[in-house]
Amino acid sequence: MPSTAGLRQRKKDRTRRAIAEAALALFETRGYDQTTVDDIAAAADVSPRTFFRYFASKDEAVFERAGDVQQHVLALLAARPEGEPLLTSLREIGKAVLSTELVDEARLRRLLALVAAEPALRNRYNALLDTIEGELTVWAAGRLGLPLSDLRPRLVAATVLAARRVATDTWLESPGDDLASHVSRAIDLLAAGLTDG
Amino acid sequence: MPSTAGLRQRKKDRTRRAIAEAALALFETRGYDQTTVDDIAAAADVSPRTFFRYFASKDEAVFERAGDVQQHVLALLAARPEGEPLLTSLREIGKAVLSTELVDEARLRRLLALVAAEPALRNRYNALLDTIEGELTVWAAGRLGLPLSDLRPRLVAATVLAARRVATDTWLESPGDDLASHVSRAIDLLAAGLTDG
DNA sequence: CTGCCATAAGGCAGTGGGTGCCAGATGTCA
DNA sequence: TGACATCTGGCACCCACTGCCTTATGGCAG
Repeated sequence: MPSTAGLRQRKKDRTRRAIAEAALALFETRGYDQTTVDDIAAAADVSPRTFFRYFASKDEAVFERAGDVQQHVLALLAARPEGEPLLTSLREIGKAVLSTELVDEARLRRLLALVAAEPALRNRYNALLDTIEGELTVWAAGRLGLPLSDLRPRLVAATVLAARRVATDTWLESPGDDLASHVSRAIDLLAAGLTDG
Repeated sequence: MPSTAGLRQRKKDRTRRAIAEAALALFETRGYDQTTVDDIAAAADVSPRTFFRYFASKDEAVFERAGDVQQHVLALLAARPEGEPLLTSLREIGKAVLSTELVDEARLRRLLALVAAEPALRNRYNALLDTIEGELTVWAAGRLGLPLSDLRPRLVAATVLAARRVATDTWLESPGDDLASHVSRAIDLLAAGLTDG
């Protein structure tokens, strides 16, 4: 009666989520290093071998949804009007992603707090940003009509992501705020050229 | 007759360099994953256990000098005149570091090419940039008279490092160029606010 | 130059992440 | 219901990394 997909697929989805959930919970309570893959597997009621069929490494389990979010961002970017200034597109999307079912702020806070606390996860997060930066660069080069080898599209991608990271970091430290405003401010400052005085 | 330090210390320095050199050479010829710590230790003529007495992990051996360079950059930063715009200080220092005996461009090229090619090293490199970013933030906050929690010093640190990374990346791909000009251009674009049109 | 101490180096056994391979269980579809 | 694809578990294995203990070696009195 349910079945958007076969039983097999639904079971896989459930297993995947169970593993990710178990990993997140254990990392939060016990710490990353104090949690073994065997622990996670046991908590998710699968064999350790199966853990690695779903995630290539221990840290990857934390970023289970990252792929989906990334897809979503790229789709939104492609949909922005052609003539729009790049930083405007990027700022608007930076805010728009947050109002998706994919990302709720409470969970995001938990996740980013964990990432901030655990160097190993920070590494993985950086790697993720690296791949996103590559895709942003392609998009920016297209919009600017410049080759991928040009400094400008790369700079836009790199600095906007850096600004976004900074925004999430300061947001993490100010419990009451909403993330969107931090993102906006960061990108506005960037657009103004970071002039001090 | 030589002896800026005792025999013991000199021997340690030599061992450290030998390990780093062996690691770099092996990673370049054979690839990072195809090189075991045992291989490196054998090439440097020390026991595998000793490798870990000098470097906490396999990837760290590649960034042997990083600590010195980092120290040097911070010293240069502290020496910049008080009133100078931050981006000017950072651009000038970005260029100045390159004319040190610590960094010659040929070797830097080898190293960065390796880092670009090996994800594991890329991770470590990112981690390094993270710590530098923290220190830059402290410096920027001091200069701006703002608290560490403020967006601006963080943004300056994060985006300047991002710009520098982009500059080194494009420099890597254009064999003839010198790095300083790439760095200058990147930071100038950043200061101009990345306006497209 | 000699013995004593601090420390560096080697050896060894163990933990934990990650992989290849094979055998058995479980959806899927004719 | 039976043949097939695929998911899962178990096992053996590699390698990065660590703790602990022993052995070598430089530094330094006397």
